[in-house]
Amino acid sequence: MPELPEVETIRMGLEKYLLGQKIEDVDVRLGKTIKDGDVKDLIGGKIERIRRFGKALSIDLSNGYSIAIHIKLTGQLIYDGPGKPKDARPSEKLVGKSLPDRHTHIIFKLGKGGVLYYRDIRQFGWIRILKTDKVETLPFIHELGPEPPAAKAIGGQALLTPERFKEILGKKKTKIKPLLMDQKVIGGIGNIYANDALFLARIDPRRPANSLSPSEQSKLYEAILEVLKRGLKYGGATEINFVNPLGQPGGYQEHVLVYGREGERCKSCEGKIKKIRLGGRGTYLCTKCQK
DNA sequence: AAGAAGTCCTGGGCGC
DNA sequence: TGCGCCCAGGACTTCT
Repeated sequence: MPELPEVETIRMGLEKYLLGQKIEDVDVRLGKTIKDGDVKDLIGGKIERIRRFGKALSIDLSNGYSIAIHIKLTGQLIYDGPGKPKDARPSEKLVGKSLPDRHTHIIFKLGKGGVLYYRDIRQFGWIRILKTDKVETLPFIHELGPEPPAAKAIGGQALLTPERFKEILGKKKTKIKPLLMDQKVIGGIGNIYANDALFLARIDPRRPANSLSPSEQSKLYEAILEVLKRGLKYGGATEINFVNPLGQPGGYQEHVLVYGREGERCKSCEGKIKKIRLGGRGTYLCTKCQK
């Protein structure tokens, strides 16, 4: 799902195409998408900076306002306009035949005919308009835990050190996998990378967090960094409909270690990947490799 | 108070 | 072919 590597892929894309562009108009087609603020405050503002806080983004404007965005499961930000490579073909399957379509909820109209579309099939995502100096007071961002240093920390967020990671794990009795995905504890990890990191570290996702030995804690820390970096290298994972700002999918789904591989062969032994439910979420593991 | 479970929402896959 | 049913999940809300 859209996690740190996917959202960072979007951030880098937006940075490439949107910096310096002016917002001339905003077309709100599904009002509930804008959870806070007034899109009128964006008009005339020039895009100066794109920050990421865990899985959330902030597009900061020259007029003191920002657009905070959380795409949740199915949100997409798709750019069309000046600077877009001529040979860039958006995936018809993932973003529809032509934009805007019925899933396009917000349209940001930029100068020189540029457009940024916000699409969200399941409508879980949100957009908030607020003063730039208030972005970090949003509950999701304010309460966000430190994030693993797998990408450039563009939001100025706290980074997760190995020492801090061990301290967190030692204090929590909860199962390790749901803990990794708790944004208030660690920022940026979701279901795909939690599953893959635990496989890489050979740790059973059902283990209580405080039962990990110091060497398992270290292995898990390194495994988290490794899978997040792989995700970034492949431009994110497209499980449902993730796309970058050019409307193209990522590639990590071709390289997943266990996520979504129920019944398939384990990548390090002859066993098969099992699927269980943990914290209401699909959880994949090799019971021979992960102890 | 920590930890677990229910909630939102839609499209895709399935069985008949 | 088409209908009804169930499942997927990030983070918030509600429960035990």
